[in-house]
Amino acid sequence: MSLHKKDTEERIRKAASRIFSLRGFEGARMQEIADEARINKAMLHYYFRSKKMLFDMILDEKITQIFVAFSEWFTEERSFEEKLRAFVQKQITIVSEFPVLPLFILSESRKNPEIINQKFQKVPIQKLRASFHKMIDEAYQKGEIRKITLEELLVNTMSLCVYPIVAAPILQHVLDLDDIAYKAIIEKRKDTVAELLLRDLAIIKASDL
Amino acid sequence: MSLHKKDTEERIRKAASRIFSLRGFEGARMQEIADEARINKAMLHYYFRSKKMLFDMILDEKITQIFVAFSEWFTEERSFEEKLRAFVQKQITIVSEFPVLPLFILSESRKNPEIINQKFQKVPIQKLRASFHKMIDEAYQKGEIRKITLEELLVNTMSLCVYPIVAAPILQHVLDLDDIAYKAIIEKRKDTVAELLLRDLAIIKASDL
DNA sequence: GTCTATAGGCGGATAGAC
DNA sequence: GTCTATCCGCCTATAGAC
Repeated sequence: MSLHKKDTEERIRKAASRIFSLRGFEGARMQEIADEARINKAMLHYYFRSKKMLFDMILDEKITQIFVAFSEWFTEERSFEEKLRAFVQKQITIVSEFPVLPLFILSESRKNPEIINQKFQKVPIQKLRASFHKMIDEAYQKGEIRKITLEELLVNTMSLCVYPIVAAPILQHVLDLDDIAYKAIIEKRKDTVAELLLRDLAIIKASDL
Repeated sequence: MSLHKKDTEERIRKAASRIFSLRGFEGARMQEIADEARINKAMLHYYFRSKKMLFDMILDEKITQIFVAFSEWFTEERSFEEKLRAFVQKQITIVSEFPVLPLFILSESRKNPEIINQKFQKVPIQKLRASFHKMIDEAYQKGEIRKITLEELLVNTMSLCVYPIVAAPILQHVLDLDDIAYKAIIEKRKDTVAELLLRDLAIIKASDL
């Protein structure tokens, strides 16, 4: 019954991903994961020894997904503007397709910051940062952008891409918009966010508007 | 001993705010809050009936603070630039003190979308939105800013203020910064975020840099 | 492999003395 | 108002029958 087992394992994976995303580690109940996977609680412990092991497995999956998206930003051979536009578009698309992903990582990492050190060990962050630095430096040398720190550019970019999607429920309520109207706003941001950033970087002059 | 009681209450408030923002609702332990407030667990239940009531109290406080900041933004009789700068500063300060607030509301609202209506019931959102519209219109008429929609300005502002704080654990790790260094970045953003927005709104010309 | 039953511990909440 | 001691329910984890 190896095929059956694989199927069960896959169902557990899906269920755990959804419940952990929804409730976080503390809030998730093994019972609920079991229900969602249409098995009983004991079976969870049979497949994955403990709650933490199950959780770690899901977490690894999610982190890998995030950094696969990141690794492509800094390397391509195009103008700074093109690369930034492409990244913004891609980032908003990915996060839109699975909005619980950032929320999941964020709430967990806040409760237990050690988790980040452990889990991000495989990710070549130093290398990515070096590529990022190089890209900014070169664009500055070429006169494509003003001087800006890596920290500022990264934080601004991620904020403008991720937050509107993660915070959709609140923003929608405050702005009194239905799902369709808000989705249209997000769609528009695939262009406007890059333009805002580029304007800040003095590529597009404010007076051009 | 009413004075003593007030003091104890204040200590609990402070402790709860700190522990909840550190660990989240599920992760927080009444014992730890008690320790932090230098009382015992039973006293917590004497002052605030239950964990949820204590948490809700803190939450309501913070939500009120945030919306007070909003109403100040739209109503005071100062230049658009001054008001925006003041708002950004206040917003970043408030969220820094209780980073769990956005995260909690967001993850809670996925389990139960009604929670947003409940928590925001007291807030006069229509009125605030009207004031916001009026402020943007007037600033535009005066030539202080370019044409921009309420939605775009609000979403950008909140993203740039809130996300860097909510996502601190990840951003810190990716940028390889310790707590102090990251705190310095957040502190600096109290000015730079407003400037980025103003630059986008064409008050500060890109060429001025 | 799948189930039921239950151990074991943690943590929120309360009783009751002072 | 403040403390200690304790209750009790919930949840992870395991034992053991089938």
